[in-house]
Amino acid sequence: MAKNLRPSVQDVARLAGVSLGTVSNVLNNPGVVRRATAERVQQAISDLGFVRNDAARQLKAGKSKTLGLIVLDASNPFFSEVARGAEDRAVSLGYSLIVGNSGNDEDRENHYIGLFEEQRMAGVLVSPAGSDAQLMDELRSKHLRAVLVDRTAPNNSGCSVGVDDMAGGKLAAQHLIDQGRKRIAFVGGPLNIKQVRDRLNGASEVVNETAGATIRIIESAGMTVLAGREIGDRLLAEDSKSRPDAIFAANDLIAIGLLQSFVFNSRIRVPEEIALIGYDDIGFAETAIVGLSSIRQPAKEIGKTSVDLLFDEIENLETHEHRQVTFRPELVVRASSSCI
Amino acid sequence: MAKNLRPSVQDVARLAGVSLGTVSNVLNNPGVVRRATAERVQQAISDLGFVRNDAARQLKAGKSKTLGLIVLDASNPFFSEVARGAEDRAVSLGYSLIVGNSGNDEDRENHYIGLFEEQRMAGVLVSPAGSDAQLMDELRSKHLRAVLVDRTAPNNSGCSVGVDDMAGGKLAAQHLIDQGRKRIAFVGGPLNIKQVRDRLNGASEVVNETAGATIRIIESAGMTVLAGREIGDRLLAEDSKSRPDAIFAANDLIAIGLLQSFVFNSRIRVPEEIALIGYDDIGFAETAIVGLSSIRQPAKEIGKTSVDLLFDEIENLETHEHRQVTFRPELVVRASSSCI
DNA sequence: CAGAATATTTGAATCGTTTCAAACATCTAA
DNA sequence: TTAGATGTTTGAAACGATTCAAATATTCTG
Repeated sequence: MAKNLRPSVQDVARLAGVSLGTVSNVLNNPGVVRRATAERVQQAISDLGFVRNDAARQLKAGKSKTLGLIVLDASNPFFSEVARGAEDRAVSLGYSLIVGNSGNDEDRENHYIGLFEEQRMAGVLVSPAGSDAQLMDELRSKHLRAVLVDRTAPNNSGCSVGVDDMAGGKLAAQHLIDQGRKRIAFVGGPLNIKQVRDRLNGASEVVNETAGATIRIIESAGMTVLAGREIGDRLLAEDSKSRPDAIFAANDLIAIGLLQSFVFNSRIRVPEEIALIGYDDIGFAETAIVGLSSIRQPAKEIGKTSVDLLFDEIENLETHEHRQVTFRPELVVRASSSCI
Repeated sequence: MAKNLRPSVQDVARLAGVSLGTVSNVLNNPGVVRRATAERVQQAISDLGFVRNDAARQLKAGKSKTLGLIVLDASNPFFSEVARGAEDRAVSLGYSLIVGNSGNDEDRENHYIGLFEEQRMAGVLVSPAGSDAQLMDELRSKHLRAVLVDRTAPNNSGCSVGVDDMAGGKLAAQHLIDQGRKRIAFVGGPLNIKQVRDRLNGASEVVNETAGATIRIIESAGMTVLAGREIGDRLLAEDSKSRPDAIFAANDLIAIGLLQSFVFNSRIRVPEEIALIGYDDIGFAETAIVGLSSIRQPAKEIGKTSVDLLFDEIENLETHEHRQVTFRPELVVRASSSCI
């Protein structure tokens, strides 16, 4: 086998009988080269099977046409959806998107940031695992253009796209109360996740304003179906008189886990004994054992908007102004929370 | 703002009072440089906030430490799981993985292959949209090391990791027949997807060997929940005497769509009137309105094994031998297919 | 302490593109 | 026919890390 399988612009130039610069122009400024020459070069390119070496191109350019996205949990359909939205928009703007999964772990988050830095990515979208203020500072100090996703950047330190989680929490709690429930439980965790705290705080506020209603906080190990199932199993053991008559789960995965636990064991009827509402309104909420009520977040829109803001910061550096976009969440009522 | 924000090895060398080569050695051959020197260099690196430029490094190396994965449908949890498995393994082998979504569209598949080629990826994993033989040839002609995922590479043209879809189809059909069902329907599509055809063929074989059993093929527009729901709505209109008494859906998403249609309209009881089984055993199958029976594929294992094979082809080029790994699917019975 | 053996450090050359000022070619108008 | 404008092509000089043979420093042996 030959030593160097990959032809370079050099080889193309030689075969087409033109100079380096001309080949490059055919590739990047097709306008300036004469038709006949261009055709000759194209022919040489396809004869040799030449493919641009992106590393060399980037090295020269100093930066890439790639965006990075770090999500909290790639197995959560909400984030898949955000990623899809972001990718669609990125591609249509001529960028590529690569996705990293932090699993809410700051070390892994940093690992990806390091990777993105080495690759001189044009910019990054981060759904931060830790404190947003600190993260944004860190990113800035690394001269990385960044947009916070599913969070709000503090004091105009950068752009962000989020959803009003307090409002979402209020919607959920108010709905449960409207159904006549009093002993509300909040299930979610760990509580160091900001979104979880905000949703809880929103709910608490509403509950505390309502006479006779109480809220009980049950911290889960994570935001997964499994974590939800564990909490559910624990609740099964409690006395039906004192246990919650309504649960607000911090996301749909947890809610589905609770549902599994309650229904598979046929011990607790939903919504009769316990009303249940989740958060995110992922596609599978609708198709769960009992149709799951939820607080909808416009996932795809969040992804798209994030890319738009990042794009503006990258391409219009001069005129760019940081913006905080906040979407309003929306209540979606299904069987799990409303006895008809 | 300064012109060039990013320090280079040059800058580090200057500050530390050593030569280029020494800095490079600190980075790549820490063993050979004297302790004191190394510390001085490290100091300079952190003082300047130096971060390696991966483009330059790759250019010199001629190839990257990144693997590419192209999946048929990123919104299908089965593929998310494959991707997770692949990423985990890749990272533990010192590689990064980037994922592209072809949406079963050959153009998009080619787009990603082009991208991966430009990036001189170490290798690619592809779950092919079209013909595997052709694709493998094409990849080979581009000197890309590749492993086919969820397919079988023909005549030893390369490595592949798949699942025996014929066997899966047989399992599903046999199970439905064992439940006493006779009018089996297969829902899936488009039929140009190889996996779909194989599952259908496996099922057909079993049905045709069974006296009195028939199979009806209903081609769906895609492999999504929505496509399933459309077919379901069509079936609702049919006469209950002649319509199928069992359905084998080509994947769980379609099955969930069917379930939605049947149950939301409260028109068809599952499994009493129609027994239903899906394919993939995604996590949400268990939590569907009616627990969904399915044919389980070891998604994470598929991802991991694919990376292992690719890794061997990359690192042990001399001794590498192409292998076709085929996993056996497994029947998982839940409520949707078995009246107790 | 000389001389060999070993440990460190050096820096020019290289990877494949893109850029851009300069050179060359062709066309236009007088 | 020619000066000037316009259209094409050229090729050397980056970009930033890695490599490696050669140079230099240090340690060891007798």
